[in-house]
Amino acid sequence: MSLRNQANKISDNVWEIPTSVRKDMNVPVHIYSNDNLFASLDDGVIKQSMNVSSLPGLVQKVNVMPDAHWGYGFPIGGVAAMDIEEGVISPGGIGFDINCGMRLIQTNLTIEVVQPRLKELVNELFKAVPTGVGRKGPLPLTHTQMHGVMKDGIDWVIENDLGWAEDKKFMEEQGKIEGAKPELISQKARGRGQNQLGTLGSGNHFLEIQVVKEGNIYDKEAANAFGINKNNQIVIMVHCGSRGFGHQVASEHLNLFLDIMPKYGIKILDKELAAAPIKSREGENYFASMACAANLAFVNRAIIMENTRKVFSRIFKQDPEDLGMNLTYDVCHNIAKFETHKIDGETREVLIHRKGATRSFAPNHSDLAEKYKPHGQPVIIGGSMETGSYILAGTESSMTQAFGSSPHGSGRTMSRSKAKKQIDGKTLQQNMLKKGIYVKGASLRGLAEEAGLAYKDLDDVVKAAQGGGLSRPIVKLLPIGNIKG
DNA sequence: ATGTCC
Repeated sequence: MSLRNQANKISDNVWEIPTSVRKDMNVPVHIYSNDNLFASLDDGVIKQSMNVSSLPGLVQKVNVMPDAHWGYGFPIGGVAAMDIEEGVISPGGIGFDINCGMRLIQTNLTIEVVQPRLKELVNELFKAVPTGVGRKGPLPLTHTQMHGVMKDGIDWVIENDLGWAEDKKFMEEQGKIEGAKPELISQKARGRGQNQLGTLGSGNHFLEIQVVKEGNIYDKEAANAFGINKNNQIVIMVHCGSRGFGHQVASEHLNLFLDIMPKYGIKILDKELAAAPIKSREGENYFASMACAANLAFVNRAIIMENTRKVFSRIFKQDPEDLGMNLTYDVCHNIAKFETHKIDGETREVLIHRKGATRSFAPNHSDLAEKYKPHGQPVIIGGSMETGSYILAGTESSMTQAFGSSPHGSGRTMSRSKAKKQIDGKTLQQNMLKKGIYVKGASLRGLAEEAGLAYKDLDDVVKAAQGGGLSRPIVKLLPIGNIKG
C-alpha cells in the first residue's frame, strides 16, 4: 500500500499527515500539491517528511513543496522551522550544495538580434563559464581573497569591482549571510573552493538564455518592476551553488554530528538526518561554516554573471550597462537561515531550513528592494532545459502558511540512471536544436539526464504553488540557448 | 549536488 494513503487531502492543494500516523512525529506535515502531482508523488517523500517531523524543536509543521522528491535525509522541497532554544540544525535539511540558487539577469535585447548570433553566444559562454565536475575557474584566489569571499559575500565582489554596487539590492539577504567564520573552515574545503569561483558545476546546474513572450506575462506591473517589459525580450538565468566547497563543509559536519549526537541525547531514525542543537558549539560552528559556503555561492553566481556580461558586451559591441544587463534577483534554494516570522499569532525568530525550496517573502517585507515592495519578492524557479522557467512573486499567505517559502523548480520524476538508459544525448541535442534551443554541455550523458521527460511538469508545479497560496506567477520564460555541466 | 570511494 502506498504511503500516500497516510495523508488526508484538506484542501484542493494541501495534503496533511497528522501526528497520529506515527508515534514519533512531533508536528504534522503539510504537502502542497495537486491531484496530478500527488498521484505520482514518491513514497520516499512521505516517509522522509515524517522522519523530519520526528526531529526535536520543530515549530508548527513540516512543509513539503509541490516539486518535492526523495533526497538525502530531508526530501528536496522540504521546509522546516526550528525553535532557537529547543531545535537542531541538520546538514541534510540544507543539502550538500549549500546555497545552490538561482539568479536572473535582464537585457534590453530581443530575439531578433540574438537569434542570428545564438550559436556564437552559447559557444562563447561555454568558454567563459567552465562546466562539469571538478572544473577549475577563471579566478583562482589567494588566501586573503578567499577569506574575503567567505566572510563578506557580495561585498567582496563589489569592493573588487567584479560586479555592480546595485546588484546587492536585488539579492536574498543582500548577498551576505552574517556570522560567517572563515577560521573554522578546513584546509581541504578551502583548497576545493579556492579555484572554483566562476564555474557552473554539473547535474542540473545551467546557464540559460531565455525569451519572454507577451502572452506569458501574467502581471504586467510586477513584471515591469522585475525588469521584464517587452515581447521577445531576452533574459539570462543561472543555476548553481557552492561547488566542491559547500560539499566538503556539509560532509565534514555530517560526520562530526554522527559522533556527537549521543552527547546531546539526539535520537534520529535515519543517519542522514544527523543534527546538532542550534545552541551548541557544534551547531553554531556548522552555521558559521555554512554561512561561509553560502557567501561563496553568492560570489560564484556573481562572477558567472560578470563573465556573462563580458561575453554579451563583446558579441553585441555595447557596454553591459547599455545592454541593460541588470540583476533581477538572486535567491537561495538550499540554506538554513535565522528569520523572524509571525507563527500562530506570535512574532518569533526561528531557524528555517529550506532544501530545494525558495524564499518567497510577501509584499512590503523589509528585506525587499523598494521597487519590489508593491509586488513581493521575485521567486525564480527553473524548469527543465526543454520546457521553460518561471518568475513568481511571494505572497502574504506564503508567510502565514509556509514561513515565506515556495517551490524551486520542477523536480525529477525519473532517476538519472533511468534517464541515461532511455535517452540518447546526441539525439536529444539535435531534437532540441530543431525546436530552436541550442544546448551545449560538458557531456552528452549528462545532457540525457536533464531531458524534459525526466522532470515533473513545471506548469503543474506553478499551478499547485499558486493554488496553495505559496506564490503567484508573474512571467514564464522559454529557453533558446543553454550551457550545462 | 560532489576531485560521483582516502
